[in-house]
Amino acid sequence: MHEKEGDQMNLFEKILSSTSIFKNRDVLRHSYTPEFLPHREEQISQLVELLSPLLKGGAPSNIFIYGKSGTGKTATVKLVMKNLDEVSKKVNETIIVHYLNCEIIDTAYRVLATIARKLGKNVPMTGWPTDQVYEEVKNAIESTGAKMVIVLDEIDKLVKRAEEALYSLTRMNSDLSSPRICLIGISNNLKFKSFLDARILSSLSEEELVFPPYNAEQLEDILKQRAEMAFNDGVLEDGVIQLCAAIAAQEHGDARKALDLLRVSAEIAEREGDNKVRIKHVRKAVKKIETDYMLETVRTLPLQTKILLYSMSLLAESMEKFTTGEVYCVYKKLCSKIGVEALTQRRVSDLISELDSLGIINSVVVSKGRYGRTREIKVDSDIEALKRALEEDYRLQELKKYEDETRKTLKLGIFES
DNA sequence: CCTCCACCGGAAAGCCGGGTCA
DNA sequence: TGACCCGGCTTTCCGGTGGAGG
Repeated sequence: MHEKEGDQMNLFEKILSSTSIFKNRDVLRHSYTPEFLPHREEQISQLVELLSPLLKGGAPSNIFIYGKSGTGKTATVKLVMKNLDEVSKKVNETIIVHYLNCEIIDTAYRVLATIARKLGKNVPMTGWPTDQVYEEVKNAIESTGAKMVIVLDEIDKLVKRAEEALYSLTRMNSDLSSPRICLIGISNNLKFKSFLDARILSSLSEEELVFPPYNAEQLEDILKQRAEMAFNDGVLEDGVIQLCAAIAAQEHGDARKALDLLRVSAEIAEREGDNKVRIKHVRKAVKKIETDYMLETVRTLPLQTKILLYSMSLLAESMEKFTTGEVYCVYKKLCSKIGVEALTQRRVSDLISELDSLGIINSVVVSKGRYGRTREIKVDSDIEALKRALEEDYRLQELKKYEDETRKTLKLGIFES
């Protein structure tokens, strides 16, 4: 019953010897910030330039950074901040750098509280009036005489939930005896500026920095740099990096996607026991990432949309493409089977558009002359995987029973028309 | 060239849960 | 605490439309 020690060793040895592809997997993750960022020299030097008053006794303007996801905004800022932090220790200016992600820290209270804590103040997680925390921060800055750089990553998330946090931060400087705070806002959504109060906006975007998307060659450089650290020599087949770069460039020059693609490709190769990452693994990775994304999206869909999607997957089994009317017909039947109030066709029409923009289905408005104008819908995801994901929802379990029945009536319906 | 199908998609109003303010 | 407001979701209403068939 008790295994010999040797047997267990062998089990682990197998795992050890099979990981010959990766040297360091972590450098391919988004959380990793490299020491050198290819093709961001321009942005880095601009940012350094804008922040330079800090070291010369002045206060820099607030900075607003905009760029699509995966264009290196966060990485650049983190890198510059690290350098700033190091250099501030050499000169006799106390510069406190505070980075916070507004997606996680999303209320005025929490924003101010983390700042206060950074300054060594003891502010409870909850309980104080927000004004009091604000005073605490103000006093702390005043008394330490420190300068502070506050990086607000994903700042667009704050607008919705805690605009007053932004307001209090932007007015902090005028409340102090001398300006000491520099705000750096990062956003990948330029539209968010239109929701912003004009006073905050003008204060926040005194200086603006734009991060353009990477093109294929630039992505290639980034991948090469990381691949060198991530993989053992010679494990990448020729063209693997180029392919990853090209695919990511087609999207919108998203370096994060490119890195994901490379990592997943290598993971697939590893799992297949291949000692090289090949083109075919990249192809598989594309599929896998696509399907994973699809499944994740599907799981979080609201019930009505799930039923709708289920109707579509049933239709997709017997016909390649179908119309809004057909889907609505099936959908209504399914709703009555599980005792759910069906939505109107108008609403369903909007839901179909939403599913289309999520990339789960493909719909085009076409005119069939005499036979009307409608959407032609295709399901271009893996239908089996899609159905399985939908059936995970206990509220859709019932539908499995009616699956065959529905298919039959569905066929009859088609013959009739 | 006109008709007319089977929807599309804009506008507006209703409903509902949650938050705010006096 | 109740009046009020807000934003997301949904319904109601309805004018609009590309093109096969007459």
